[in-house]
Amino acid sequence: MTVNYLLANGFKVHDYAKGEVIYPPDAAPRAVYFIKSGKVKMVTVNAEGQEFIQGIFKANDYFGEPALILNKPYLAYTIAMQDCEIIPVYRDTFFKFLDENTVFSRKLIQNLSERLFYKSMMLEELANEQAEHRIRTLLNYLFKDLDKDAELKVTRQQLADMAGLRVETVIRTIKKLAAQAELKLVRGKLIKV
Amino acid sequence: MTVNYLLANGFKVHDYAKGEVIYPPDAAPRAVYFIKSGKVKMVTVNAEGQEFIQGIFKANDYFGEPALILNKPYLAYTIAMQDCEIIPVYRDTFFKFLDENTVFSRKLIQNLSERLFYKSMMLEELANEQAEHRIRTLLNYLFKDLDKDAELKVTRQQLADMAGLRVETVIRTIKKLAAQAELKLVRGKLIKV
DNA sequence: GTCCAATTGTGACCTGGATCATAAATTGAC
DNA sequence: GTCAATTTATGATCCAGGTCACAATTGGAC
Repeated sequence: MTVNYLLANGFKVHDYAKGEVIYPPDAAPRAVYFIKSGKVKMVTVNAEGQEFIQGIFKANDYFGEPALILNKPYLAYTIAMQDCEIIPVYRDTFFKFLDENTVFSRKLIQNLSERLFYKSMMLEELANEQAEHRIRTLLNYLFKDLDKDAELKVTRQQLADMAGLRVETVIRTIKKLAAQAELKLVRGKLIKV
Repeated sequence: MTVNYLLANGFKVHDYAKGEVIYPPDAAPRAVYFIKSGKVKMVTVNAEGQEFIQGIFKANDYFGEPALILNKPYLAYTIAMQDCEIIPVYRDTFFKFLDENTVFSRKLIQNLSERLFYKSMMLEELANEQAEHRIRTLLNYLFKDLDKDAELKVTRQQLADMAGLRVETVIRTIKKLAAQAELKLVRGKLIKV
């Protein structure tokens, strides 16, 4: 089950505008969402309005399966970070496909395993590490599949919301890391060394 | 694939003494481990020796699949919390079974989804919430499948290592929660209300 | 070019929980 | 029962990063 497969088989595409909520926490899950274009963030928000970015999903990714599979209400908001085209695949269709398709089933298991890895890594950071270490680990992870001199297109606020820190702390720490030549800053942009 | 199935089919059981390391971080995964008896903790440890408990696994649970599936080195230690009997299922056997058995494959997907839920919940707590809220959420989760007046068999230190706090903070906070009647304390034991 | 919104940047002050030190209670082994 | 090890408990101090208050840059829209 891929975006191309879904398009070829006449699944409907739904447009979401930048900032639109695809689903809120506590809603009952009805579908898995495949992204044809755009980017979404999955965020939990506490009583004070403080956001934490649980994950970011881009074209050809899908999201929302864990809640559907467990039939538990969502924990997080999922919000379009830009205009998005998204294909919902409803419960029965998804489960039928899952049962009939070993390859997809195996891919899903891999995908869930990857997300667990990321979350385990971040839990260790949030539980045990100081701001500088957290940001270094996070930047490392995000720089991973970029080339030298490429720009990491992420704001300080987004990094703060991924690392459980405040934007001022991220700004100060990034300047420090840049001074230690762990990355380059070109007019505020984060450049991989 | 269950412990009973493995026993009935002649899989070897390996004994681990309390405190023994089943695998350390950075080791290459070779198997999935099924627990016949005992309890294990999965912990990451930072440079200062500070532990974080990523998860606890008990009889009939299995652990170690994500690393095996992604073929990435382990992130965490897995350590026997008491004397344990554990059945390792090696790579090829596990994958063969996974491909041939839709029911188990579906169960694994559910299992991974549950772990993701727990980690998402804890990430939100560690990123955004204060000590009291963290401990309340964690206790809630652990009390979930206990009856009223049952004892939660977990030390303050273990709670601290799950919540990213220090044992003194957990002790002080639990007294506070007990004073607010959110739980009972009977000679230091945590009793569900 | 001008304007405006978003983002980055900085200083000063404050606080929750870490740290350190030490004691009391509980549990298990013998 | 005694003894040692583990766990719980408490008080005093400290500090990383949160908070608040502005200022400076940057990037788009027109």
